[in-house]
Amino acid sequence: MPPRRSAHDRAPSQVDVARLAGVSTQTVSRVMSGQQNVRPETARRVQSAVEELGYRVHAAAASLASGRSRILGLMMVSTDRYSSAALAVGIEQAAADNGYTVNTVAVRDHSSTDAFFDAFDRLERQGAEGIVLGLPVELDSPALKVRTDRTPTIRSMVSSMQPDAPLAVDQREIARLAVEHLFELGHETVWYVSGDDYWIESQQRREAWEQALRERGLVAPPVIPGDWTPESGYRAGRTVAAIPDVTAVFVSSDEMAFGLIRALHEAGRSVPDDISVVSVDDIALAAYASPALTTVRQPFEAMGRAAALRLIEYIEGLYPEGRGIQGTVPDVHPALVVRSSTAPPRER
Amino acid sequence: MPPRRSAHDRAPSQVDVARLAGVSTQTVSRVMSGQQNVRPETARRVQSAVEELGYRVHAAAASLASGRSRILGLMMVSTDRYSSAALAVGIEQAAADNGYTVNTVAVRDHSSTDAFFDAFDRLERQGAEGIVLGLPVELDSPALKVRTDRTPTIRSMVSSMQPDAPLAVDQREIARLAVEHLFELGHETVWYVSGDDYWIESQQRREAWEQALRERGLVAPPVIPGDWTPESGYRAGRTVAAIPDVTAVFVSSDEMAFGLIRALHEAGRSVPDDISVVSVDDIALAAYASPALTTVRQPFEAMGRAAALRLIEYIEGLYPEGRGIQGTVPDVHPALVVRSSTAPPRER
DNA sequence: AGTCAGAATGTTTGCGCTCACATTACCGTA
DNA sequence: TACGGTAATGTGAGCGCAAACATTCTGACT
Repeated sequence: MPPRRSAHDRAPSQVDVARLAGVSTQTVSRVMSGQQNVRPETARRVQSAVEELGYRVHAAAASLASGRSRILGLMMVSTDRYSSAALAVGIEQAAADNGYTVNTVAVRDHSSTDAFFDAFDRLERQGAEGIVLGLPVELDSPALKVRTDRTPTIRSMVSSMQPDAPLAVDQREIARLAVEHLFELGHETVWYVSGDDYWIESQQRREAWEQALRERGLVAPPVIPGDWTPESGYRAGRTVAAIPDVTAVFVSSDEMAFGLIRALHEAGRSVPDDISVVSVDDIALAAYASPALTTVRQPFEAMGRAAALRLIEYIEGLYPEGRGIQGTVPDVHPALVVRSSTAPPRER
Repeated sequence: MPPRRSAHDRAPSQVDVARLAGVSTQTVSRVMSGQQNVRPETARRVQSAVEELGYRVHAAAASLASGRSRILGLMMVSTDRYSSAALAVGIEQAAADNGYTVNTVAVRDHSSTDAFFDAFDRLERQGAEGIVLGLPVELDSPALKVRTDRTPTIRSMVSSMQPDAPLAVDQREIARLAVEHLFELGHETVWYVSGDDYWIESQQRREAWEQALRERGLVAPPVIPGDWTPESGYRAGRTVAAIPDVTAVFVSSDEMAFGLIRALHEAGRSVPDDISVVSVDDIALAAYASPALTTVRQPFEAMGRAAALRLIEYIEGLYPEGRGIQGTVPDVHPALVVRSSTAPPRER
């Protein structure tokens, strides 16, 4: 067991370093923040004092003095979904590259506004200079507006900074890619298994799916409800299996597709011979489903990076001395990945 | 676009609240931290002033003044693996329940000590009072010891506070459960597809697997290397398929099992008729593999909660006024989940 | 040698809060 | 009515750092 470091023996401070290096604290501060106008020789002296003492800048003190926290807040639903994890990785990377820290709060019940605002307030207390919303939320509630007016917020393409910024992957494009692929194979219509409709992504895909059918003079069949989980996909699969004549299904996530295909197989329907399935995400396991999933890939990490970069860009813009961010906000687009879960409809 | 909140118009502070409520700042402080010895009537006045102004405690200032940050650091590998995400959720929840915040840093290259120490130092700068290591690392390097001596650290069952604390799931137990299940079905030996051997989990499972074979007087066949990814599982599957007489394989993650089974099927070997497969994790998709995976479940969320709770417990112990933590550190155990990827060996 | 611009460094102040201690209000009791 | 004790509130100081401003040093040019 290590020596219990009691609460009172303090870590070395700027003063200690300054004394040891024979300079003022201000010079230490300058060296630590990599400013110009320090003689190399002086900087070296300070550096070695820093190392000797194991000194580290006290972020809270720096934040208090400078008014800048360099903290990004990330609100997530408590979930282990692949997409959330990948998004978080991208955000973390972009933040780290620009000297920002990420504070994550998990919102357990995303349908509860109280839980949402609690989490938001926690991030504001921490001094978050910007917040990435990794969960579904209506951005135009008044209570939220109060908060986004003081803390810039970004969520997919909807942001409190630039409502029109074409940031995230266009969910309508995803649906179009999926549906069009199925029509090109010769299917006469396409059914849709939704995600959790709290999520705007799910809603937008549904709308785009409906519209694609409408454009072909078709009436959209009823939406089969899901909630992103494989279990809900399985239930949807049982529903689909009970409907005759279904030959093509657009499923709003790969994970649901696994469940759906399982249910279809159990009902004696073959994928893709009887029914073609296109899903969304292209998770690592999609290629190893049976059959391998045809799916619309979303570049989650790039999306996370883009969101964080756009946010940082905005934050830095608030400060005159902003020294520009590392990396440029990339264009992110979905892409259809054709594997084995789709095929032309069986001849009749 | 919201009004660009320029860097200078400050958020309301304790002073503003105090003035509005007609009390001293100290009283505001007491109300905000929920201390006793405040008349209910006074507390109410303060509360409404807080709400009127939209006041929030400035965490950095509080941290500076009190010497307590209530920040937990979390080091993760940049990955979207299910297990990491679930672990993080558990940690976040336990932290939030006890008034702690989680700062996450992703370490891109977990084999680089530099990257590791960079990340560690970033967390120390943030004032993390304890750190959860969600990645593989040797806890007995000297450079690490310097750091764990000042910041308590926890990683699975290895912690800088109590090296012997039986905290995490016993990886040997996992291997035993898996191997024993296969022997009980009548298999004569069991092959092993490893995870990334940087991870102690993978090493320990290998050791336990070897030992289980030894106890039966068997010589362990060569380890088939993997790295947790489905792709590596697929490669392992091709290797296995090329070896005659293999009837049972213990695979160190569900995700690899997906790849392995796919490769086996492509090679004309049936699972479970020709080869039984047991994996580890029980991810949400495990039940929807073809065949559904027999696997050893790890309660990741509970593990995360346990790690965070143990850490908080220790931290609070450092402070005389520690008021006890919410929730008790649970016992976490793996459990075998039998599905369809295992069966008795084919008669010969 | 003298001048001056700019680089290098130092000094002072205050960020918003909590701690330790000082003071006041209140209540029951002698 | 005075007294003591406790509950309720206030006061002053300082946490560690960076901003703003002040000062000193350096070297190029006249």
